[in-house]
Amino acid sequence: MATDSVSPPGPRPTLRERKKQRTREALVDTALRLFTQRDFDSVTLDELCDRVEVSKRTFFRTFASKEEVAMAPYEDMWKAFIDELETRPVDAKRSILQVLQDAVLAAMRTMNTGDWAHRLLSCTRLAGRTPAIEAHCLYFCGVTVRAALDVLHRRFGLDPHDLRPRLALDILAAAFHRALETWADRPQDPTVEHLATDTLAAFAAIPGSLTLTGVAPADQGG
Amino acid sequence: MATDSVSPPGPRPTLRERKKQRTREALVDTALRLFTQRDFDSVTLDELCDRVEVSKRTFFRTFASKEEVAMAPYEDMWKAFIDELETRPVDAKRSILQVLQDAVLAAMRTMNTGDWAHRLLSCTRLAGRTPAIEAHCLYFCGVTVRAALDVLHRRFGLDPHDLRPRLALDILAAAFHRALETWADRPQDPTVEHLATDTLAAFAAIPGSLTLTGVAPADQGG
DNA sequence: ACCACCTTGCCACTGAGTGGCGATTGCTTT
DNA sequence: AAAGCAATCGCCACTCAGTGGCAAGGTGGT
Repeated sequence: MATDSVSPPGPRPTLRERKKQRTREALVDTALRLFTQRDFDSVTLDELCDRVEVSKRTFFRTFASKEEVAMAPYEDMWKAFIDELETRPVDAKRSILQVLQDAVLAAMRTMNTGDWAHRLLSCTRLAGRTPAIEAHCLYFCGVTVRAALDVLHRRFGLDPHDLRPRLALDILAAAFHRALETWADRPQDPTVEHLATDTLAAFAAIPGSLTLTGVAPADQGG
Repeated sequence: MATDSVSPPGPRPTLRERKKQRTREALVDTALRLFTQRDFDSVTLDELCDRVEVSKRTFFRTFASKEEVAMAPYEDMWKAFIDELETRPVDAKRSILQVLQDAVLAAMRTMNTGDWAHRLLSCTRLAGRTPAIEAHCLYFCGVTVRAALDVLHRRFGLDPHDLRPRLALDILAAAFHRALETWADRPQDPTVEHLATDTLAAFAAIPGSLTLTGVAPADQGG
């Protein structure tokens, strides 16, 4: 599933698939570079395809939309997250939310090939200033959450009508997005370990967010 | 702000604006009807504009996209929510999350003109089966959350670097979306009071979602 | 070496969204 | 009440994302 991570294991993919893979990576790399240098909207798909020397028809066989190529590193991580949730041993002692936290942390650490962190940084900043990309990103996250909910039901025997597992997933997504925001604001070179740190910090802030009260300054009360 | 709600107060809008308003409502009504009868994608804007007898140019002066006209009832409620958050008296005894809950409940009750509940039901179900609409909906919700965060900072004197208020807003959005889902599945005629009930139920499930544990059925552990 | 098939490239097409400009409509001032 | 003003509307032409069809080329198996 995680198209960029699992290269070492497996009986070596066929040549045809490796070619496809190289095209995909070239498209993502070039797209992120062009979209970052100029604007997302001002770069046409024709131009991107010219650079990579690929027809527009081929582009749409690899990605479903212009937005998707920009969010590929982000999507790859969510796919790895589903894999983790599916395969990770169950520990009945940990709460669902803790299990989810373990799975995201594990997922981001499987992405440690090449400069995934740099690409994720590019697409995070891109999403922050491009409505179309942000919308696509949130939609994809929603789809992933529904897939994860299925896994939770299957592996942890939960009531399908219970709102709590779904809320836990929504809270996970929210915390991770806050972590991405914090991480993308760091001035240093992006690393997976910093992202892990920021993710833990965001999770740690969750309980307090339910009980937090305001301080009601000199502002009039109505 | 809430384009559909505040009709009674105000010194009667100018005729020109009322005409504009009627065009807007005709577009929303017809769009929801057509999108529900057939598919969102199979209804072209040209067709919609023909029905309402409005040029496509005018459509785009009223709505920013094809998706927006379908989500107008939903967006109107969020705009009313911002208004409530802005004007509601502050009660230092209640937590931020409780304040937010009060504001959504109040917002949906201001929408009690005409059959807003029916329109909201249509667009909720539409969003559930149309990726483009769901994406737009989530993006709009994100923009609203950022606007609400500004209000919280201004009125409740919170630290701009504190993650907790933002997380509280994300959790609010998640709970409300769960409530919408539950509400849209009800077989009866949609009412605002049922939506309020489902919203309270979703909020009540939040604390439990942080501590919930699985039951680890006969499923193997790895 | 040959065949079957997957993949690619090209072409033409639909439909969303934008900008310009002249015409119309509602508001205002004298 | 008439004229002047500004906002709005409708029409036209255009760009660009995304899709389907079909022929040509490369790939894997025999």
